[in-house]
This record gives sequence, structure tokens and C-alpha cells, in this order.
Amino acid sequence: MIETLKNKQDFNNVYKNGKMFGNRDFTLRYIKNEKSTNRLGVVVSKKVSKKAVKRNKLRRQIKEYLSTINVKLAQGYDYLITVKPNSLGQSYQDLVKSLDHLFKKKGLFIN
RNA sequence: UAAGUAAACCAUAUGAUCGCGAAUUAUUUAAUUUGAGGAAAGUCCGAGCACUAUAGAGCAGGAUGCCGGAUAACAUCCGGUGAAGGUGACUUCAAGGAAAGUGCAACAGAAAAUAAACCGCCAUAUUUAAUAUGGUAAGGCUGAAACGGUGCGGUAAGAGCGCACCAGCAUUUAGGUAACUAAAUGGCUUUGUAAACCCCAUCCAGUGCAAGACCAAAUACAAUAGUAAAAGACAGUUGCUCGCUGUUAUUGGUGGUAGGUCGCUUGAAUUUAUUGGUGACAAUAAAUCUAGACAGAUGAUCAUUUAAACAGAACUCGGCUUACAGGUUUACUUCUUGA
RNA sequence: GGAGACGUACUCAAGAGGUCAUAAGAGGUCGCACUCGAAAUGCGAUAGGUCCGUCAGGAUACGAGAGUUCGAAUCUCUCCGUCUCCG
Repeated sequence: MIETLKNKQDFNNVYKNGKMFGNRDFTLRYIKNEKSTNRLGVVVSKKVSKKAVKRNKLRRQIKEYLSTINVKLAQGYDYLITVKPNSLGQSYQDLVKSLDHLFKKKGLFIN
């Protein structure tokens, strides 16, 4: 069960004050919150694709990934993942690799 | 067999493991059930539903447009009529009015809508190859379009001037609910454009669930009642005019933003059968409940020979339009090709 | 989800049925002057998309495709794209 970002204020908070890091496929923003658990958000803009089906599929795949990985992540953060057009048409395995790369690079996994 | 025409339908399957939305049950994390489309899309029409003082008067404005029917309604559908296309099955059509009026018709051409007369043709006169006057519109280039067409008669030359056939117009009769069709008679002929203004007939208040209703702390805000001030400027109300309403200060109580609940899915519903109708569709009976989120649920992995098109609900229906891999069924046509 | 607006040279744009848009105009581009050099400024000039070509010209082009009309950038319809507003 993932807790998601709900309000416009939460999103704006991450956008303005959060740390930002990206690769070719995604941009990751994150910031500490006052809670013990993580909150997650996914943004897929219309610039990625005009088709709602394709955007929905990307969002679902990322959510699937996050729900499996959430246990290993450092707790007490708001995460926001923005999708870039490059990630369109890639397989699920490629997306997983790319996302793993992001989180590893910033040392957000608990060892 | 081949080529084609029309109509209807299916269209990300099945199983296993993990995960998500909703409902129900037990009860606080378990079980069971259920969970995107034919276009959910575009938002192009028509409605339901909700709110707004749709008060009212006038002028604008918009939509539809052969006829009859269906429907809650429609720019939709069905059956006819007419025109165009195709050998044919069949397909396509914003298809009222141009003798109510106005506008426009570039260039070319003698002339572009009141008809007119450049080159011609003919007659007469003067005088020797031209001019003047009159008649005429058969022939001529142009153009998208030239004031009926073809033939014969006729004539100085010609002309619906006369006749025959054809086209168009009007009237009458017959058939049809009607659009219209057929026949007869008549005078002798009226260009095109209304997806130009317009005329005629019928219809139309606006805003869209981010509508709106209820609960409700603080601050902001709104509007209401009383009191005081102000009297012609501003704002609102339907695009405009008239008309109508409000404005500033202070006091009282009220509403109300963030948030929550509802609106939200039982409906012009779906399926089956019967009856009526050429048909769209209607009536009757029985059975069924079939997504309801709010940063917004359908995904991942493996197997099945391969898993693939266009594409994802957000108040709900009826249509239209556009996108679409592959496949199934039914009815029908044939100039031509082969058997 | 709902409501609108706009698509014309490289850019911003006029044109709103009629002699191919000589594609009006402006920016831009090029040259000269000024300057140590540049910018700004002043003066002057060119070409205007794509394809074919016998180098005379022809065809096609106003987001795309149909229709009305003798004739559409302009009128009508259907798509495509871009932008704005509504909590």
C-alpha cells in the first residue's frame, strides 16, 4: 500500500524546495517530510504522449515498481517522479533498471 | 471461380502467483463478488438534470429547409419523390423561393441582363468605292455563361414570321395523404448566383456537475436589515435600446472560502418472447441489477505455436463524425474472363 | 471534465470572392558610412516556399481534405496542430 501525494500544495512544495536529480528517462525530486512513512507521486505530462492509454500505462508501471521497492527505501521522504518523452516505448525491465540507477546514485536505499 | 454491392457481428483471450478501486460478510485484516469501449475520442448536434429575478417591451441574432412518418428531442433514423453516377446489385445529394426587392458576374468580348448593334447581310440616296439613312440579328471571334435548339418553308436580307419534333413555362384533367408523375391545351420563352444580402415556413432565455445542495472552526469575502450621507456618474441585468437593480460609512445578526457529505448511477435501462407496422419504431409479459473514482482503480511475471489494430469511464442518455489489425455470417449483382 | 480563440515567406503580420499573393508593410539578410573593433544609427540593394524545365516558362502552394461557385487564402463542413480561460 503506497501513500500518494494528494494536494497541489504538496506537489508545489516538492517542486520548489526539493532536491532534483535526473537521467535520460526520468527526473526524481525528493524532500523530507514530518512523517515516518514515504509519500510518492508520479507525473506524466501530455508532452510525453497525446494518447491517454500510453500515459496511463507508464504511470501504472512506475507505481508497480514503487510499491515493490518501497520497503527498501529510506523512510520519511516525499518522492516525485517526472517522466520524460524518452521513456516512451521501453519495456518494463528497462524502466526498472533506469529507476534503480536513480535511487542508487542518490543513496536512498537502506543497506 | 473471380470481381464487386449491401447489412450485421466479434475484436488484449484462458489459467496461475503478487498488487489496485468498489460492495457485502465477519470484524481490523481476512474471505467472497465485481471492475472501461465500439468508438469510452472529437465536443459537432439534440435532450434530461441543476442554478440564475428566463420580471417586461422592441430590434437584432442563431438553427433547420423536397414530401410523409418515427422519436422525449434532433442537423438523427425510416419509407417515398426528384437529380447525378454505375452494365448491374446499389451509391451520393445543405434538394424551399431568382416573375417581392437589392447586390455581384474579374479578364476577354460588339454586347453580361434595361437588351444593344462592332464586323457582317440587305434596300435606298449621293457618288465611284466609299459615305449617309433605314431594315435585320442568319453568320463571327470571346467567355463558365450570349435572351430557346434542330430542320423545312418564307424573305430584299432576316426574324417563332409560319410549320414539325424537342426543351422550358402556365393552365386544366387524371393518379397519389404529399413531394411529384402522366396526358391535353395555350401563348411563344423569363441567364447564373440565396454555403451574397434577403423573403417564406418552423423552432430557439442564459450558464454547464468546476452546475448546484447540505454540514461547518478562525481570518478574508459576500449579501441582508436599520441609521446617516449622496442625486449623476459608474457597475450589473441577454448583443443593443428602453426599463429595472445596486453603490459610501457604521451597527446587528446571516451566509460562506480551505475541508467533508451528497449530486453519482434504477435508467426515455438491459435481455428474452409475443403482437402490430414495408420500415424507423411502438405495445405487452417475464427476468436481471451490470464501474462509480476524486492527484483519480485494470498493472507485473510465467505458460498456452502468436497475444498482436484503434484506443482508457469522470453527471447521464439519443445520435453524428473521425481512428481501426484480423476475422465471421447473411443477402444480392455481373459488362467482361475461365470452366 | 467544460468553455473559447488562432493557423499566410525565416519571424511578426496585412489581404475578407475576380486579372498567378508583382504576397501591402515591418523585422531579418547583404553592402557602404561612422568606430581601434563591435552594437546602435544613417544610406542603398537583393532574393523571396517546393517540384519540373529546352532557362522562355509551367505545375503546385495561405495547417490538411472535401463541398458550394465560372472562379475560393476568403463562404460551408470534417479533421490536424497551437494557445488561453474556468477549482
